[in-house]
Amino acid sequence: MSREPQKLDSGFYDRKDVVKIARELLGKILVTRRDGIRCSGRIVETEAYAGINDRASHAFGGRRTTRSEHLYGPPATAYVYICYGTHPLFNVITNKKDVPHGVLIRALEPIDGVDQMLIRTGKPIADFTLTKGPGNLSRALGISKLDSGGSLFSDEIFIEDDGLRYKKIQVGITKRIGVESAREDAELPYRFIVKGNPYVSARKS
DNA sequence: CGACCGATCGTCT
DNA sequence: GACGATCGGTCGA
Repeated sequence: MSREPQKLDSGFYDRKDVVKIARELLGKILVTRRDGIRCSGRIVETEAYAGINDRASHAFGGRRTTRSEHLYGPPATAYVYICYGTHPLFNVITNKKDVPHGVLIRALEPIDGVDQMLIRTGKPIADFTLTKGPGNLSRALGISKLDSGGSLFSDEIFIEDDGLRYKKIQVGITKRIGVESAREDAELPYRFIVKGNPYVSARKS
């Protein structure tokens, strides 16, 4: 089932179906290495943002601004933007340069570096809120807006595959969180979760 | 330059 | 389940 972790290569990111990639990112391991300390967690919740035709995307209608510039970057770029003034949200860019496809990482199950995550978040103990929700996981792993535009082939932030695969029955598919203003696109089944995982954000589907 | 809003979170009920 | 904090980004004037 499990093997030595390998960094995902360009063949994973440069595909056209961002919804499929969002599904396949479940079970992969997001890693940051900062100050010689490795922090990592298994991805258990994702959302796809499908480019200029997706009303929930920052790139809807071809909009391209200072904030969303890195959404248009080459595959395996990190796109990090600030939400509600304080929360960095981490996205994986896919497809090809100038095609603004991204996958928002919404929750992790911690693996390495929990002590460092506690320091970064200021939490006294490692409860499920440590890496539940996109803002929380960014803080725990030390991801900030400064990371936006960086490559996921770097040694600072990257994604690994250790061979773990979730079965179809373990995966839940729902509409996305917090995108009510996207009208009909708010109903798209673009959110993927590991059923029953305590780190998945508990929200109404 | 000012007004508005948000891919959230924590707290309170 | 509801609500307010909080501030960067965006857009209009």
